[in-house]
Amino acid sequence: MSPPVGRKVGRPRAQERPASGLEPREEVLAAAAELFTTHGYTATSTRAVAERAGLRQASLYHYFDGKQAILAALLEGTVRPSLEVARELVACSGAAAEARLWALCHSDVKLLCRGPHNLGALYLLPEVQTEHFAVFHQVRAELKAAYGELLVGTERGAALGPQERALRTDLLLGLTESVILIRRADPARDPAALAVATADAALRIAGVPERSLAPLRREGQQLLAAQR
Amino acid sequence: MSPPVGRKVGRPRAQERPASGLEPREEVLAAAAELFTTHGYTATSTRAVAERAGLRQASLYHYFDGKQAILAALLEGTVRPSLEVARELVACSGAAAEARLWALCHSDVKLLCRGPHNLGALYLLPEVQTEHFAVFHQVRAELKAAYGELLVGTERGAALGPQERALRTDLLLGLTESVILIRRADPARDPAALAVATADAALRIAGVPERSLAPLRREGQQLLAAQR
DNA sequence: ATTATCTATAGATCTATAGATAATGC
DNA sequence: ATTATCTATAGATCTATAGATAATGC
Repeated sequence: MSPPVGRKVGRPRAQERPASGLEPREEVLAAAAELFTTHGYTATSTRAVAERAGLRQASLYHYFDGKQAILAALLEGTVRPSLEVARELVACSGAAAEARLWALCHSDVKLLCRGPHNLGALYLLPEVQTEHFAVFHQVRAELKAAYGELLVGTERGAALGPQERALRTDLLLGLTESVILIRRADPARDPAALAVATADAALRIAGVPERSLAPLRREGQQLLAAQR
Repeated sequence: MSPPVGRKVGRPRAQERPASGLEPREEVLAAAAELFTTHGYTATSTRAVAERAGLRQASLYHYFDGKQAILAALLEGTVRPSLEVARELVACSGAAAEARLWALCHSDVKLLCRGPHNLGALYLLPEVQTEHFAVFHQVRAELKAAYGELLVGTERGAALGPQERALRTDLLLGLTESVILIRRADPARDPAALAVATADAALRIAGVPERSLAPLRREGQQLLAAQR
């Protein structure tokens, strides 16, 4: 049993804990998510994050090893749930690969649109290319591999040469992640419609003929419903 | 006639001018392009930009109104050439809309891969959503409109309802711009192959059937060759 | 004793402006 | 006179660490 939210151990805070119901660590992540996406990573001071999370700047270091560690945690959070879905879909060999690809793409778009902030935009921060973010890159690489495997399972994908297949895989993941750019330009966009349209587009890129699309979409939707 | 590169008017520099052959303003932009993409916008000091361009920090302000103005110039540089190509292709009503769409997408990918730095990554900087970058957004909106017009000219695109059409347009531009993400993850990627693959994928998203692809690609390549 | 927090601070920046200066051009 | 540059600086930060402190738990 984890203790109830209002633990009292430790020195009391200077300001009262915010009533969000989140654990302090989560509160810090939520604050950082907002500030990093709206003002930028470097432009956001640790003091600003702390203030929004209701504690003092130095107290952040009780939960994270530093500013980069906060960013790393946010990034891993965007990609880990995607990988979990992907693994289930790859394993789900009863269904058509096309339907599973549709489901994966749809799920990833929904996940990238989840939450009030466009966390995917953080992928492009220069610091992310650093060793410090190796775990994020590893998880994302496995996600990409899942796209590749589903593509190979596909009727048209099976016939592609290795070069062409790698290119197509990159385009599939790229298309999915381009919701980051779309959401940036138009934050009010309806995620549900976007997810369907993007997943349809993914199948078109994979070479699925137009007339097969509707049934595959239906099968993909069933897969997602079954997973939940 | 513009004067030769080595103009001598004004106080001499403390350090000698770099031998890049660029005008000072261009030298500043090149320095900023490198530093903004590799270290980040906020993390790059005006002093660092100036140093790399071979002048003192305060002298930047002779060429630009501030750091944001440097960023604005870089962004406009990434999108203005795209719009020029797009306008020509939209006007080029003799050719099939599908082929023109192929050509536009191909050209944009090439432009986004041009130069040693991934300038497209700057699109996602939070400061870009500011009023200060209105010109950039305007140009990009016109570019998007061009994608939309070409899509409507397409056999399948003509039949789409307005909602569906807007969505499809966003996906086309999103797919194209996703080379920013692909290039980030794999900077060594061959731009020529990527451009062809992306343009093909764009036509698939537009609903072009697989067997029409090869001839349209050929026609698109001819259009590009004619423009140059 | 353990924990979550606090206060204080070292040492290092950063941007934009004011105003001087050393060339060329007329 | 005009221009491109320079030097100097005001005023405002920022991150991470050291070490103290005020609770609970045993």
